[in-house]
Amino acid sequence: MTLKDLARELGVSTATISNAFNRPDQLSPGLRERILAEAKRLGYRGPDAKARSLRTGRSRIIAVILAESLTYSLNDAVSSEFLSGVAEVLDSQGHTLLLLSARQVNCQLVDSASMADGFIVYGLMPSAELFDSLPLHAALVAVDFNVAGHPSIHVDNEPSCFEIADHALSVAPRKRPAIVNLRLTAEPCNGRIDPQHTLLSAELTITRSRLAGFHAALEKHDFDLERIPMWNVEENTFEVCAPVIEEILDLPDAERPDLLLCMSDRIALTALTLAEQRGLRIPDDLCLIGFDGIAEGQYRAPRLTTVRQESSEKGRLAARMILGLEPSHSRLLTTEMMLGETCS
Amino acid sequence: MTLKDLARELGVSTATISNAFNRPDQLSPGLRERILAEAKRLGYRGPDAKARSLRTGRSRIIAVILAESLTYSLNDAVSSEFLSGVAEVLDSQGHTLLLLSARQVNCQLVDSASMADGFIVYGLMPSAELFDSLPLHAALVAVDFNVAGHPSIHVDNEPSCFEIADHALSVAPRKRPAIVNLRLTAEPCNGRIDPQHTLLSAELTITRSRLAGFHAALEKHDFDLERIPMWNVEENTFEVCAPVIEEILDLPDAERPDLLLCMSDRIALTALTLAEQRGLRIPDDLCLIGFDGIAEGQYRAPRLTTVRQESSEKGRLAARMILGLEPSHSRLLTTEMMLGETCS
DNA sequence: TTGTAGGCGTTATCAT
DNA sequence: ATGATAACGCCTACAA
Repeated sequence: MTLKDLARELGVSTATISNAFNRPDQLSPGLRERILAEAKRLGYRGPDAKARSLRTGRSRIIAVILAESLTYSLNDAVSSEFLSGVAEVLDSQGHTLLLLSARQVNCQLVDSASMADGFIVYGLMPSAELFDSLPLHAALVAVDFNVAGHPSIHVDNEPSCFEIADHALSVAPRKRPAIVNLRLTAEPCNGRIDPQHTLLSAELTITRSRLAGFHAALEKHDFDLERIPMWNVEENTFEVCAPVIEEILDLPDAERPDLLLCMSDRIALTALTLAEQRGLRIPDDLCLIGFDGIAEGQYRAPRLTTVRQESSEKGRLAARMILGLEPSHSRLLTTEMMLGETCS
Repeated sequence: MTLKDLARELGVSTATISNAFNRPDQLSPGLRERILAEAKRLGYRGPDAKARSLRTGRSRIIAVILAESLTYSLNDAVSSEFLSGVAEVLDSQGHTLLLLSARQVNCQLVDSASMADGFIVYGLMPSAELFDSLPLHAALVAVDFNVAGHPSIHVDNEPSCFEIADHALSVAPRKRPAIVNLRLTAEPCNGRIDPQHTLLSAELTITRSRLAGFHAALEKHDFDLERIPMWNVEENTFEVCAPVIEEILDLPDAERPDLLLCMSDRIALTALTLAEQRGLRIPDDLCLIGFDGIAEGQYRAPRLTTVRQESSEKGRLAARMILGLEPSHSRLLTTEMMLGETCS
């Protein structure tokens, strides 16, 4: 049952049917009503989206390209909060959300790409190859990294990390601070970072800015950065964090850090869980700070001391930009310190 | 730059270009190579998805229609785990995921619907109106409810709830068990359920089956169902659960339940957090059981005693069915008891 | 207010 | 192995 069939059936032209669905003001209300009623009766579901999108050039689909796998992105509190912000706005504007991953088999991404009216690229910089595969003049907003010629959305990682680390170091004297980084090394490394490792550049990852903030605070408190141990985790999940955290917690008492500056709440929560299992007192034996402000860190006791970033607002902003509801220039979102009980 | 432009540019026919991209065996390797090279040089990104989908009738897009809002679904551990299972399979099969919500402004859903090759409908029964708007013979899989003429995927809610409640009642004698339901009343009710309330039918919600399981176990242990207090929460989030749980925990000692049979882990975890804040001992003062087996309940101390449903497997199965990788008949997935420390 | 016709960019069926 | 051509279903000037 197509529009043309319906037109023939009703003895009117295809244009009239089209107008009945898309431009009510272009025909008499009576006729329109009759058309809609007959359409329903005959089982015509309205204009076909595939054909309509070809004809108009727009699909009302916005694609979000995620740096991580879909599986990870949907389970991670931060990225799913981001997505929910995006979804909320798209939804209210009559658009729909297509989820793509930069990790996808390449051809699929390319294939589906030309379907979307715009792209929100979230997370790390995707490969140049992937970038080239996007429609040339596509609307595009980058989140948490920069793309030449397109607006981006960032969070003030460095100052907020400075501020929270400074707080942690001020609230009680600490002997052995350490840093647990998130995907910071050029080569995969799920454990201690030693001098041989090379770190990703600030262009490629926001965690570099977080590190800079931590470092600045440590220097302010007269620590020698060379002597601050650093670990790295490859993925922001309990399973991947746990072995690294265990390695840290199982150090001899004299070496075990008494302050962990963690680049994410997930890392800090993993440390919290494992430390509790070992009978360490929080914050006396071990002080923890996180980053993100995810709900899970606040709906427990002790609550995480952390930096809250408004991921859903980030998503809403990205969506509004891509839909042209917001001026298309880069934005920097602020964060908020959340003082829980893991560091007091 | 379209396929036709490229054909003209290279002095070959459009069919040949199309074949170069889609059916390598239909032309000489040399020509194909030249075409691909020239395409890249001239900035032709390959066949346009909109046009291709119109022509072939397939978009390689699978839509998931969620009963709840996208915002809720993306933040809830259970549904996002389901989605990640779906995404995993679609991804590996070169398909892509379109997220729709039954709560969406109606017309948008209808509009986008005809774009998808198939539908996975998740959660409660959507309105008949919505259903009618889907393409007539569309591939469709229902998850957690039934649709005539289409396969569905269920979890064994009733037996597993019987088993876990039976366990809870067996492990230590309890005087005052109570049930905390999830969206079970016909009229919204975020608080105590009293006899006036009417409950949704089993057709409309799986929580009815969970209740039946709890009831069976209570009867086995000689409780009078009339005397078992029930509460209801309207949404599976901390914010919405909290006031209801507070109402329960703040009852006078003699009335406060000593066992809460909760229909979800989120509800049980909310109770756990709030009980801990009040200094109640778990499980001595209050025993808790949940449902779902979400990670958050297991990465903490005490761990939740609960029923684990494999949401991601549910998603994978739904996706495989919709892609025809799995026979299209209804399936019932089993669950697993997880014995944590909240009920021992 | 309604009808006509061209084309959106492909792919598939034929021929050659 | 390659080319010509007719759809796919719709939208929108433009004409009536």
